[in-house]
Amino acid sequence: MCGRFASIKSSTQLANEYEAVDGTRGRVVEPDYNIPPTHAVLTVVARHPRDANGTPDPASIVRSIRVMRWGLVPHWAKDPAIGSRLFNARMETVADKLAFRAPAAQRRCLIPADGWYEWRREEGRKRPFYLTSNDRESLALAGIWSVWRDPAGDADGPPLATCTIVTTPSAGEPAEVHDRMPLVLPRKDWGTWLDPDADLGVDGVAALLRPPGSDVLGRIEVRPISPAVNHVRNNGPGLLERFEPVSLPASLDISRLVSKS
DNA sequence: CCAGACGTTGTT
DNA sequence: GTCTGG
DNA sequence: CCAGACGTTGTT
DNA sequence: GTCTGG
Repeated sequence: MCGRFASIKSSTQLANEYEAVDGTRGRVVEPDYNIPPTHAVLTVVARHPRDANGTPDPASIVRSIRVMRWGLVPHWAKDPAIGSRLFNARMETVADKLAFRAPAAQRRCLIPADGWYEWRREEGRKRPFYLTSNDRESLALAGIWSVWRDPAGDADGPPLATCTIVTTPSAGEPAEVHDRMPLVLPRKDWGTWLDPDADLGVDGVAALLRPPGSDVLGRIEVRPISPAVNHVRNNGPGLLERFEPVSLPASLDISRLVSKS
């Protein structure tokens, strides 16, 4: 699963890391250690550039960093609020589901993350963990995206670009925390995933989707963190710090003395 | 044909 | 927009 | 994902 | 219990 993550690199840094141009057009996305669905994120896409008339040039492909809102709003949506529920797409079904099929076939993207958060259920409680790469590189999360125009708004206004993160069954270290995880793509797969000409239909998309291999899983570190991350208003590098809840010996455990009525 | 959904997670 | 269910 | 609301009438 | 907002 992936319902909260951290992205702390600038569009300039990401342009370098992903060999892309900075296409954010002046929209600044600040480093964010606690991104929930519906917030702005930096993404990577590869598209045919368009001329003044909007006609794409099939001869060239430009990879660029773009700002999108997390939570996919299909082009036919009447209300963009639907995006708050479409923030993940299952790898197993993304090529078939009505809301995701067209974006999966035509508009795939990467969503760079420095790490993501998971909550593990333990004895009826939830404990947060940060899952991050053990090197300096960001994790390239597989995503799909869409463009929405408000049918009640002006047709010339800027359309809303939105995205969703593809999930896969967990394996390796992440499986200790949760049974689903975002699909992290190794660098060698970025090109084929982003290829705008691979408009493949259901079978073609399915062929692009591989569960994470040991190359990816071996890079991921799992770290218990403070429940401060629970609240979206909390932000900053402190959220990433290792945190072990204090477990007192039973003789000193005051919780059993506190009234639970 | 029209109406209504279109999704994931987790929980029981 | 497109599919499913009635 | 988690936190917090979950409602109307009428008033400033 | 379930939905919305962040």
